Amino acid sequence: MKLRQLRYFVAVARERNFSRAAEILHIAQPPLSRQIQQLEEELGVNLLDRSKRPLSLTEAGRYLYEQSAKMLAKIDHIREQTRRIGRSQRERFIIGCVGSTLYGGIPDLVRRMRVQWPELDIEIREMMSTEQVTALKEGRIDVGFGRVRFNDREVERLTLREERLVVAFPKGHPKSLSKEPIALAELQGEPLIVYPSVPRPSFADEILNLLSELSVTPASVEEVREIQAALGMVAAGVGLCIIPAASQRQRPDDVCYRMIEDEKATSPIIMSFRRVDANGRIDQIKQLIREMYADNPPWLQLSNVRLGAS
Amino acid sequence: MKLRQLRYFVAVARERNFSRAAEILHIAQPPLSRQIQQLEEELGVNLLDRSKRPLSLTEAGRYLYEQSAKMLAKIDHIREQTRRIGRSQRERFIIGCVGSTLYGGIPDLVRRMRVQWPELDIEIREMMSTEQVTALKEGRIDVGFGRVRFNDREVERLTLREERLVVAFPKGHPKSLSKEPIALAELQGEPLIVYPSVPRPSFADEILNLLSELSVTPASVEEVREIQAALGMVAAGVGLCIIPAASQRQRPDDVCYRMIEDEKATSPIIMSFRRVDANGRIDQIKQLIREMYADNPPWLQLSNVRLGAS
DNA sequence: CCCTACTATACCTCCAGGGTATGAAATTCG
DNA sequence: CGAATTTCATACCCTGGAGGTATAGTAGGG
Repeated sequence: MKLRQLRYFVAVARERNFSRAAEILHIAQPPLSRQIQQLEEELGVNLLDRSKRPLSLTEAGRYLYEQSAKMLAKIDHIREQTRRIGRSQRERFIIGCVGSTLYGGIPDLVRRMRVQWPELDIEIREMMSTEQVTALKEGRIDVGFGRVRFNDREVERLTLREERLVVAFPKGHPKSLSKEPIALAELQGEPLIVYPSVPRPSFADEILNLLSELSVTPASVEEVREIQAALGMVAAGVGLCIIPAASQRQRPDDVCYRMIEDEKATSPIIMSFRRVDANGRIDQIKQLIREMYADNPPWLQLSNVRLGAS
Repeated sequence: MKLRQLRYFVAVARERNFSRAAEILHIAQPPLSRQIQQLEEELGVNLLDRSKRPLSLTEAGRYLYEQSAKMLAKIDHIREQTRRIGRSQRERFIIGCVGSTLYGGIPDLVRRMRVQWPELDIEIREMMSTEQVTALKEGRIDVGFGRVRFNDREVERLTLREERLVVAFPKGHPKSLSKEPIALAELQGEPLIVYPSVPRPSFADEILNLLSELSVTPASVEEVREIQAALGMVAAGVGLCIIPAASQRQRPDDVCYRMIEDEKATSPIIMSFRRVDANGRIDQIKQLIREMYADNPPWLQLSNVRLGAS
């Protein structure tokens, strides 16, 4: 599959006419026909229904058209961005973080970093904890904020704080009536929903480990891809779900939350960075985080801070 | 820019070594060097710092690596999906809708459609109202649910209901203390945030039109790309924002909402479809929507239903 | 300073992709 | 309904570009 073929196919799909598409592409019609045939052959799929005019797309063709058009636009964007970055010569600093930290300290930290280093282009990429390790080693990100502990020779990690967990109930569930903290033991025999399903190990495994340590066995375990889906299923009454306390602002009108009583029921926020640049900006970031924690922002209420004062 | 070049570049960026990358790609090293050079030349950007070993990526190279790797993975996915769809021969029905309808009737409607047509693969694509018109004409979607009225010869539209609007205040704003409905006139001289910034015309323009009809002029108008960003700025105290009532479940702990008093302060939910297949499944979808409205779900409370009984 | 490892350059070969001519099928119109 | 027209597929040729080999140039380690 080549970009050329996709570009050609998009033109044909848009025009529903080979000859006009060929004109637009500034090539003759026969080579265009051939490229489309080759594409169909490689995929082993008919993309066009040629039996009557105007041409129509098959289901597979419709899908490929839709996706390819999006992708080609994205490639143009990547090309322009690459040129722009190449010209600007500005240094970039990229933060990788799990979604839940965006409800916590990341926005505030980025604000402080922009003040500290106005000449730096700071960007954020949402990614799973596992992905952060390889992204760090490959240089795709410069620091990571995740929830799962990993050991890697090249990557150093630092636990910033331990965030308390809460249980999400569907509105009206008998155990959701009390607002008091709940013991994990009470989840015995309840259907449970965990996330994310890929990649493993993940927050899902931390939760399952926590429960098995306490000998709590759910009636069933359903895995979903992300927290929104998990809370959607909770709201639909499929089961319960355990999430970090800071994420409980979501879906307030059809999901109820109760803090978990057990002291050990926490999930860490872990900062990871390459050992080789441990003494560059990383030290100053640690300092910014200490200052931020010292200001005691609202999302920090439900955490035990680990990062010591300097 | 060819896919081949991007694949090659990703390999080099990953290995930080031309020779090893060439081995992995099963080609000799000189052609690889040449492809990378051509890529750099086309972009007018240095992607690699070759002055010392091991090679390192420039900022532009780092960006291109990160983006290309993602994209190549996506292309593989598209190829496989296209094959799968081609083999399965199942009919697909694709719904395009604006994000806010996902908090409203779309999930319920999809559920009803799956019951009605179990043999159909139903998919959802989030897209702006404007985009729905072209997506319909190009066959990328089969029905659209949006908020902006468009006239197009090939597309028929049907107003399902008019949803009431609410004003979002930062917590603690003096006007947020009352829970009573607020008159739009009270927004005179307040800084306003609207979304989405692109493409126009959009919900942002509907809001601005509504205000100018009532001769209400905000102190300032800030445009942001999406509702999450808008509410983030509201929470940060940058200004106020007008959103559909169904979206007010977001950010309950740092944003307050007040219903708008004015009867005209509504935003429609508009269903669009191709005239040519107006009598296919579309009629049955209208029927399903009527049934759904008849069940009077909670998200419908704040709307005036337009779609008449059959 | 020399050796090793690695990348760039020069030059050759061959095929993929484009062009033209033309046949085959669907559509339109008298 | 049949002729004219439009449109896509097939056959064949030709050129540019992608890959290969040989070798020169350069960085890094002992």
